[in-house]
Amino acid sequence: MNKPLEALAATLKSHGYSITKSRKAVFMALLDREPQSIAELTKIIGDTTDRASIYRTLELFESLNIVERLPIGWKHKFELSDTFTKHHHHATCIRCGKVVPFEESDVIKLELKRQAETIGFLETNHQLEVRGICDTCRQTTLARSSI
Amino acid sequence: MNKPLEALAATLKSHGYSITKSRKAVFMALLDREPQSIAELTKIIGDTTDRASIYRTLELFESLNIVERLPIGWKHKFELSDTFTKHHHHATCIRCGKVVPFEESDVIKLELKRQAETIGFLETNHQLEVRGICDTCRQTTLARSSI
DNA sequence: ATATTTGCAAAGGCTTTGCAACCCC
DNA sequence: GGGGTTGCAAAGCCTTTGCAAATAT
Repeated sequence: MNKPLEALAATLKSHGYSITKSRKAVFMALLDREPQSIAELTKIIGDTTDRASIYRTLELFESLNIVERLPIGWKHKFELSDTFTKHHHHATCIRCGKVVPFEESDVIKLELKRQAETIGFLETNHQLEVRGICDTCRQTTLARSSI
Repeated sequence: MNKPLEALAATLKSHGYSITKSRKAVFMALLDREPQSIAELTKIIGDTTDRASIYRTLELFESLNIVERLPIGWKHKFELSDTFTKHHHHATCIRCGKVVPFEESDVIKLELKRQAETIGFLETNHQLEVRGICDTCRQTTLARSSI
């Protein structure tokens, strides 16, 4: 019926954890959405799920690699990990703060693995973060400078 | 006399900020050290600099790109940015938590720039984060599995 | 049936803020 | 001298924890 939920259930079960209402709620709140902060999650499911449970669930999900934590300033946002969403990275605009997801090329993937090996690391996972100026803001700048 | 401090002074001055005791203290506490948490910074310079000033200074330094923030769980650590330290990235061991700095290859640099362009971004900056298993832990695992 | 998980409420931390005093330019 | 900075202390958040009640297997 519900593919993603089944995948969640499988992951939880295989590690000996129960499938509960709270865990499904957090999962569904993250599915097919932008990365969410805890405050945002609380807004979405706070009436049925306690804040403490949200924290505990995210901690569990992070340890099971069900979610990724994206640090933004002092805050954190969470999104489903690559198992439930296509592997991707983020580009953040330093002007307007917009976050745009992008996929990496195979070249980068390979190079990173090789790079890790040079310092004795067996790479299991990586994250790229690009900061720059987005399309829209670049155009705004051009417009402004010609006034 | 003191090269790094002069560079700090130049950066601050060029943006119209004063060179103060607190700012120099935070800067010196970060110079040639591992990334530091706020708690650690407070231990180092807390007797002469108020916590609030440390926060305000780090916020300023981040906006001027003098420091980088490294998120670790719910916590953050800070280190001097590439202007004051060689450009580098971090590999974190998922077993023992060790953080090893590494440099990226030119291939990656170029590819990332190109990649950013495909989504309309003018890359100004980037960060790679590798997670994996370090040398030592790999050897430990081998030793264990042969017992 | 029972081990796990949740909700609640309180405690514990960390970060931010306002304002007078202080310091850099 | 005067505007930018700091220290202090309090407020405001966010996160964690213990424990009894509820829930999943």
